[in-house]
Amino acid sequence: MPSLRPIDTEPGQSRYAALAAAMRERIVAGEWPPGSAIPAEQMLAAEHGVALGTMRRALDLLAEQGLIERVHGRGTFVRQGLSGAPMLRFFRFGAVGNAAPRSRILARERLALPAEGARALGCGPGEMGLRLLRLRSVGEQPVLHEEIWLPLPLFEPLAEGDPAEWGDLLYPAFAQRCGVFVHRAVDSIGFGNLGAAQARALELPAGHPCARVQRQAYDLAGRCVEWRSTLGDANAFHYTVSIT
Amino acid sequence: MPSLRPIDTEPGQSRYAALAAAMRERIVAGEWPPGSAIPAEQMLAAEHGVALGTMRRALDLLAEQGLIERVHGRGTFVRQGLSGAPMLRFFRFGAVGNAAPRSRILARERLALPAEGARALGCGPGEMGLRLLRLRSVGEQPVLHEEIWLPLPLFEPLAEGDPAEWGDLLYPAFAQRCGVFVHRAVDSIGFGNLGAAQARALELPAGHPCARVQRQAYDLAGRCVEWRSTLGDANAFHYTVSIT
DNA sequence: AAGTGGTCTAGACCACTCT
DNA sequence: GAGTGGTCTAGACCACTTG
Repeated sequence: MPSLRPIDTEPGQSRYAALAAAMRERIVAGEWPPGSAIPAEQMLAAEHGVALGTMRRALDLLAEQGLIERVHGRGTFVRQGLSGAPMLRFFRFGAVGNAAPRSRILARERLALPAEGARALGCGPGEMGLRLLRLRSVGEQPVLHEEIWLPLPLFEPLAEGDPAEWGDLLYPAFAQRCGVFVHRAVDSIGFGNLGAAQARALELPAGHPCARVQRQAYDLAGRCVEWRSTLGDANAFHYTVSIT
Repeated sequence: MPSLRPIDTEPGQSRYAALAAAMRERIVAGEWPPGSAIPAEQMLAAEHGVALGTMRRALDLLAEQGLIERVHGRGTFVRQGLSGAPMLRFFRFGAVGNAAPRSRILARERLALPAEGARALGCGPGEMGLRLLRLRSVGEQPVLHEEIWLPLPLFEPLAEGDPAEWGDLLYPAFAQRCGVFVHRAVDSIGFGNLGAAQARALELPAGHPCARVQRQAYDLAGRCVEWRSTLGDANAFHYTVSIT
């Protein structure tokens, strides 16, 4: 039987906003793990001593923010992290259309984070990270080259064992092996030219124009947990935005 | 005194969704022109014979879709079109930071729409369009080269008169001179190389790598009213997307 | 002070899912 | 059938803007 949790509103804040903030804290604190159901609206409304409509409004807010997912007739669930966060959505690789994308880890080492990476990950300068080089292919054709930095004690489980067992998608591996759920990602797009090593990996001439997607990925609590730089043939780049 | 407009719901459709659709039609039909206020919620609820909360829900939908804008204490307004639809958000042009962007029309002519343009604008092949070449500058530096196609009887007012009087922003000119309000735009980003003419205009070497933004702009009713192709130095391109 | 949108309540009923 | 979220109502009160 849940204890009562009367809600207190800061001046100028609506009750449903305060409720949403409170629920967010409980979720981030792990009271209901990702994928599990939270109590029914009726239950929560009674627990906080508010009307049903007000609690619904609060949950609507969290749903908009992507923190929870409502399913009519079944319940309300804490969202699992992003599964693919599909980097390939930025590119169009021809003919090979139906071939399944594959990924391979080229290198893995523990290293001190470079200054920019430490800043991105919110770590102190000189802290340790795990650096991965990863090659993604469509059919037999290598198409994307990635350099990935992960903060280190957190991702220690990925520093050992055979990367070939991780599967083709990285984020599910983060979740299963390190308990890290990627919940939001910010991608920053630019154009540049391939360095010698990347060009070799992608079977393109050195200096070939490339698109560079720099990603910072965040977990439920808003911590940055991944800093990644992805390179692919600029001529295959394609992206569509709608503005209103 | 407004007549009653009882709302009828299609099976499987909620009442507020039907209301939103009805209101959308009235707005698109021009019953309340862009920028003007629509009647108060109480009024509309009574007119359609529904509870206040239901009407509010319908208006919330339209607000989400960007069709209307609600202002606490003042009223609810039909949105003006996009003002800038800022193409420059895709680029970062250095040092000249504070200089105001300027634009200049290099060429203007009536021509039959090319096949792709006709398709984009939803016109029959061979119909007439207005073709503009436009150069945008920051400070004294030309930075973007644009080719713009507009469907023709609609934009006839722009086919005459001095383009220098249009001002630096195109969409306000569309609104004032042609009564066309751009409400949504879809930008498609790709990568390529500058042709000789464009390179000359941008003061870059021919074949220089460039980012190409292809835009289709739509009015309130969802008609495509503009087809545009913008080119700029690939090295200045920069864009950030957040996914959840 | 009057008019607007924003919040909150309390309760009824509907639609969906699972067992 | 029991439990969940989704819709709708009717009404009270609050917060903001304008004359």
